[in-house]
Amino acid sequence: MRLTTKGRYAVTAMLDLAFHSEKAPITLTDIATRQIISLSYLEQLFSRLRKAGMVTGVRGPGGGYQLSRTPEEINIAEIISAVDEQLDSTKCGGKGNCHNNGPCLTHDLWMGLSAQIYDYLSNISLAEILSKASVADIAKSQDQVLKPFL
Amino acid sequence: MRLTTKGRYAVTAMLDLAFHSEKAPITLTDIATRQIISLSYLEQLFSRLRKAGMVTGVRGPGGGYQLSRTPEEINIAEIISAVDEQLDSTKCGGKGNCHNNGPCLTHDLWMGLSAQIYDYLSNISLAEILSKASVADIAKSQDQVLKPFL
DNA sequence: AAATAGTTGACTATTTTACTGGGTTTACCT
DNA sequence: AGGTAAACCCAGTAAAATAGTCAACTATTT
Repeated sequence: MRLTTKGRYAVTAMLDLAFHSEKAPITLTDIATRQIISLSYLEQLFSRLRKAGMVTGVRGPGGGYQLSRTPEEINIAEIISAVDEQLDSTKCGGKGNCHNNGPCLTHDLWMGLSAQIYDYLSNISLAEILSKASVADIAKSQDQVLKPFL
Repeated sequence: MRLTTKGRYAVTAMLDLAFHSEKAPITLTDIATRQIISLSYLEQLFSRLRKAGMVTGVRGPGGGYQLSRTPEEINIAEIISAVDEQLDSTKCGGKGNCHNNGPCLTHDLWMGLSAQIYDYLSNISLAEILSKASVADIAKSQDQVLKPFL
């Protein structure tokens, strides 16, 4: 489990999607405009999210993306690990022989630590974050940005 | 708060130090050999750890590094943030005006999330990790590697 | 048929990571 | 005093990850 800006972009985009796509699909262009993320970068991220089965793409006019599951059933950890390809962060790839045929300190340590963070984040759903009033307010205010173009 | 391999290197090195430097200072060369991290990279990391007041350098023969505080008083979060220079991960630098003069979704969201992870990691001390038998065992077995050279 | 929007892949620039190699300074030891 | 072991400091660099661009293509709706 790594925490980088890439994962943050993905979580932000998924939140935006969760907030807006209840009825109709939402285009990446809309998300790109609202969250100020490059469209093509979003495409990359959503390609991974789609393969991970978290979003569904709808082609053609009126198309866009929708969540494949309810916001309650999507947690932060899986979003992050969907976009962060994890090169096995241990030299041995988890075999435990990376250090002169013995396990390295990293194993019991970082692996466990990262597992706990994963555990922590996997217990936070998109719905939970959206339910915070302040987040909903921000999302609502961001809608104003697109209004002039509609 | 970011979680990258850089932070993992730092935590691993600090654990090694905590385990070995109770009496005499430990050289970076020793840590580099045991943990298989490049010496010069360790120097970079320890330069930051020293500036953060977590380790003390002792020059000259017989010198090396020691923890400035007890392992109980050093937590994982501060190690990671000492080496991970945090470019403010929000475009506005925390001013909350990054998104058309309104706060971006990232603010309440990722900032809070990352604060919670920090909180979590700041409650785990070096001593706590070392107290786990498995970690101590690994550290002990790694000592064998250096023996032939002594 | 035309327009919309996802899909794919190759390609580029920037930044961060990880490492190399050179030096200087400090302290200990013979 | 001179040698040596170590921290300390810096400039550079190779590899990787991040972030973004571009262009061609496919599917769908109107």
